[in-house]
Amino acid sequence: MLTVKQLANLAGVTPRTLHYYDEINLLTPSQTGANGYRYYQKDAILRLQQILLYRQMNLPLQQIKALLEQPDFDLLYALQSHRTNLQAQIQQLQTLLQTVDQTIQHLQGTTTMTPKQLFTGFNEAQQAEYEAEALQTYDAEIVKASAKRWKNYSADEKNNILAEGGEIYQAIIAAIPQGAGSAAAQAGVARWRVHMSYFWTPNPAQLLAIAQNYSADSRFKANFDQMDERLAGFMAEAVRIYLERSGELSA
Amino acid sequence: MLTVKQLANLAGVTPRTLHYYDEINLLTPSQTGANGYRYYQKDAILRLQQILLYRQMNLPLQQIKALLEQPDFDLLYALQSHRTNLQAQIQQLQTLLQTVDQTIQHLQGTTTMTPKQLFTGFNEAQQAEYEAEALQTYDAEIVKASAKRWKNYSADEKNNILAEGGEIYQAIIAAIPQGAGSAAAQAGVARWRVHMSYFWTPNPAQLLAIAQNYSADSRFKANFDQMDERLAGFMAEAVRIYLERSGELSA
DNA sequence: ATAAACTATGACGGAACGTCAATGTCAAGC
DNA sequence: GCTTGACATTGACGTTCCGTCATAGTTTAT
Repeated sequence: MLTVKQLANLAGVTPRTLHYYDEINLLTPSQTGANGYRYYQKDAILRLQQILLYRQMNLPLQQIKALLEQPDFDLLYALQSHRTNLQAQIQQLQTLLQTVDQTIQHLQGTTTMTPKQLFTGFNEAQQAEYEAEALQTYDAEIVKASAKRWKNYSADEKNNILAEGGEIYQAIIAAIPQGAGSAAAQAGVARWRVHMSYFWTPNPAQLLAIAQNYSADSRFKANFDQMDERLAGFMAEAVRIYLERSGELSA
Repeated sequence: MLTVKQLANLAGVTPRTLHYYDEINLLTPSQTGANGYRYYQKDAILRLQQILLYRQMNLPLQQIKALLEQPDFDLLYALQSHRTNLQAQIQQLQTLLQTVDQTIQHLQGTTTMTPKQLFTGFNEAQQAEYEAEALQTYDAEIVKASAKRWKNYSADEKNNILAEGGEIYQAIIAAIPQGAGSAAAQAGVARWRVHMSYFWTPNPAQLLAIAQNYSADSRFKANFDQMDERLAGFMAEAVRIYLERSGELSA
């Protein structure tokens, strides 16, 4: 028999939240006193637990309500799905943490070189090769311009860009379980596009071509497979969806 | 020279968002055409990236604005602070993941959850349940019993409890910026109380005494300062608020 | 030249509460 | 028995961060 404030304190929310949840019929009190007071018991507490769990995942309350009201609501399945989600989030944050660490160390000058030059579809050694081929496939002017830009970056700047690239790919890999059309994947693609725009081009058609090349070109593919063997194909699909949705793909 | 929609697509937001950011002077366009059109360039793109980074951390836009506008904005300090934040988030998510895993196993009937397992993690409603019972039933006998329990714990169990303690303190440290009265801090205190009850007591007066001792006793303080120099003082304040609010502090 | 697609500025709406305000209720102490 | 202070209720309005028209001007493409 908990009152609003008691439950609120214990759950780390405010009474207003419980009022609101009652108002929208998301969490109705176990009992209501003759005085109109709300009293909560174990069932309500457990339901609140579920609600907070889903709220943590940024689900709108209406969806949470719908979820919990499904007659065939499969708690086990929901939890497992939640689990996957959590793992992806953790992965993403850890990658981010690494990048932050690298940046800090870089600022402090304790390290001079980034060890991982893995994700270099565009590193210096390979740049020449790609240029020739890219000249055929893509617009000549842009290729030249971006090649020039790349050369003008300092070694530090290049390392930063490469590190950022790796981070983005990791984020995209983390989004694979959720599908190429998922918000996480699409957000990754958005970041990838900005990243590419630093030294390449934001042109939609070329971006799509690049993404599709990731699985077609064996040299790219080898690099990508090292990170995750599904990445190359996934990128192509995710970028396609991204450009479709933004209406930048005429056909 | 990007237009609103182009930048919006790049960053994965909508034009409306950029309109709004302009309106509140969070992100003003690099240039404005004679026709009133907003045009964005690299500087704006980078600033937007920063904004989105902080927004991901659920910072209100006004705070982000204040952050970015600080004339003595210390990038290194900001990154280190960001790093701490990330670690706390990861910790929290991992704890949550454990709880979810245990719940899944519990549902599958392969294990029975001990009270301890049940109440670890961010699952606040479960804590609520435990606390509700504890509030009803704690008295001198139970306090004694739980104090004795500590001796009966195996070395492993003790380690687990200690690890849990560290985790709780990290969560509380993460709540410092939000104030001792914030929901996050108070939730941390709630966890701390459960934690303390394992081997000490849930008695309010004694808990307050312990918390206040953290800053008074130099041995405690040394330990706490190692985690965060604000922790000791913050704990005392947060616990005081917690007990005041729950009405367990008569004066 | 006309349509399609983009831009602008209001203005309203909505989600999820925060925050008074006015009022009723309860438990405790004198 | 009465006061007091903390709690409860229900409005009602405020706030943040945009989504979503509406209306109107601008640019681009054919």
